[in-house]
Amino acid sequence: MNSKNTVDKPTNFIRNIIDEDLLNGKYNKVITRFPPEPNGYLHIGHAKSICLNFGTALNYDGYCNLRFDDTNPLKEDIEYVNSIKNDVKWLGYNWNEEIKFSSNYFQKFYECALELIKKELAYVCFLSSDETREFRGTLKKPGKDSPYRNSTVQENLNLFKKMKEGEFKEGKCVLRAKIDMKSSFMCMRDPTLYRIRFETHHQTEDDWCIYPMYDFAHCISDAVEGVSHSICTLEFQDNRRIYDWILKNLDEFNKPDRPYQYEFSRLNLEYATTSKRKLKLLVDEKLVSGWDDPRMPTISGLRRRGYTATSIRDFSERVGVSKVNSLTDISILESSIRDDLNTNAPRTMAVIDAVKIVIENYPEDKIELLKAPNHPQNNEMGYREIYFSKEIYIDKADFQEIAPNNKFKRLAINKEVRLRNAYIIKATRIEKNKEGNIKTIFCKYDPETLGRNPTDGRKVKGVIHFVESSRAIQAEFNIYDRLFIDRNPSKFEDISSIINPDSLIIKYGYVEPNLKNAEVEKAYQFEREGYFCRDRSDKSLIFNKTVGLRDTWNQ
RNA sequence: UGGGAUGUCGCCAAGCGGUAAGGCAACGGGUUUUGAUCCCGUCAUUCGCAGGUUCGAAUCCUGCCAUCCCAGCCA
Repeated sequence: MNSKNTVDKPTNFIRNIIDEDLLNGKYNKVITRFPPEPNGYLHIGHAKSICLNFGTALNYDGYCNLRFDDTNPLKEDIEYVNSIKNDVKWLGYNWNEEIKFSSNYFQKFYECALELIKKELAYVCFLSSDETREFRGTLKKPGKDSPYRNSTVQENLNLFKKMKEGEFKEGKCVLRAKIDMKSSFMCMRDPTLYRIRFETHHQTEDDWCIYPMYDFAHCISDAVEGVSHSICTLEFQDNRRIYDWILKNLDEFNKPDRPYQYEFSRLNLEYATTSKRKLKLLVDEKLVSGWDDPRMPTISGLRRRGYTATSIRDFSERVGVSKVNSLTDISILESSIRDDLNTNAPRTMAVIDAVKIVIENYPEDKIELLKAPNHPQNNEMGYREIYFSKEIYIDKADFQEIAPNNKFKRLAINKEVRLRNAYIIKATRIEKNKEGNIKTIFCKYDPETLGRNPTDGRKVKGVIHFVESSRAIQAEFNIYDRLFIDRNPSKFEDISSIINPDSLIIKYGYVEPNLKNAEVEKAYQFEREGYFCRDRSDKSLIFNKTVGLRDTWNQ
């Protein structure tokens, strides 16, 4: 049986490896890194990786570097480095010392390339990219050696220096590792190490016109930073061979305590996409309002939607870490945010789809101030005052002329219901407009039922929420639903064809007056409706629905 | 017979030769001025399939099957 401490500490294959490495004395400190490429916004999948890398390091009393993997100036942008820094910080993690960039090590990479050339393990190749592809062979057929493969060390040294000096045009040549054109790992068939790009880089500007490839830069960056466990996703499993090959062939890094790469499966979320490319497409095609659209599974989108950093960290822990390709239920994410907000969000009342009630036996010009708890289970969250008068709003869904069955716990004609934090009322009659829609519901209230049940033993089961009409504040509500209609959008190339037309529905209703100056992104529970937070847009009062309350009432 | 990985409850996921943790979901029941929360209970005789080794197998061996990844001068 598990003892208590094995229950709160997550166990996964990476921790098992770390435990063993520490026990064997392979490392004396756990150092990880989170290495995003600044070519897009971070999403929930990255959040899992951040929690894994930062969380694990912290847990073992080590540290994690935030390192921008910026080796391709063509795709990268400073806008993204800023948003990424912001998102990581918001998630609650602090990087060790200053932020790292792969570009910090450009000189180092260059020297490593020189070392490989001198060891006859790298050469400058003038094959065009098409020719290179042909020479590479296929999955089942071995490749052929490049005619430039046997140039002398001196020739290669001169040529590579010329590449660096900008004497060759883009695409004219590349530096390649000399490994094995017959390898069953495609990435070992003399992979490209450096290519020429006359491009201004956001960090190094025009200092370089040759840029290292991921496979060359990543392992060296890890080694330079003293990373112990380099954790990445499954698609890099083959690349681990070149990671190991490079470090083995560089004298400075060929040591027992050099970094090793471990791969885990990336997060896939139901009805969402964690493809950077598709996310960017949604933004570029204006299928959503931006990277921070609350329907986006980006960290900034989730934040705007009302998700908290705590809930995202909790979610990461709940889904765990493994090597299995999976598609995670959205309900796991939802239960994480509900757990957090249930204990931390103050309650308030909002009527999202309003209908008016007139309480016939309530005095004409009277306005009462009633005391309402901000949290039913936590008195420390205090009380607020709410208004009550002859005219109030309730939600249309909380009234039906004739109760459909005896399980119906809402208002109907001749049926009593409790107004949350106020009195019991009974509907007497309704007034409809020309179109046949209900205009007003007339009720009678029982003045003896404020803060207590009827003394004659009547049992009133239903409770509905309301807002007093004269003090109510108008508000706009963004009701969100899943962005895609298919559970697994990754199966679709044309993502625009599976967009949920009802992913955003805008409603206009009323909130309690004390919400007039609600703080942006602060969570509230609108009782019986769900969790909401104020949107950052400065026009009027807009609330985003984070998630609904759990609903076990099946009609 | 290219290679690399993975298959444990509807969805995640522990388990590492001693007789299937946990979470989410679902389903019963109780409390409740939120059909919420909370509480209590139910939920894999079985681990992709078939053989084998063993006193004993999800764990070891063999063979199948299924799914994912790799042929960027992307990461």
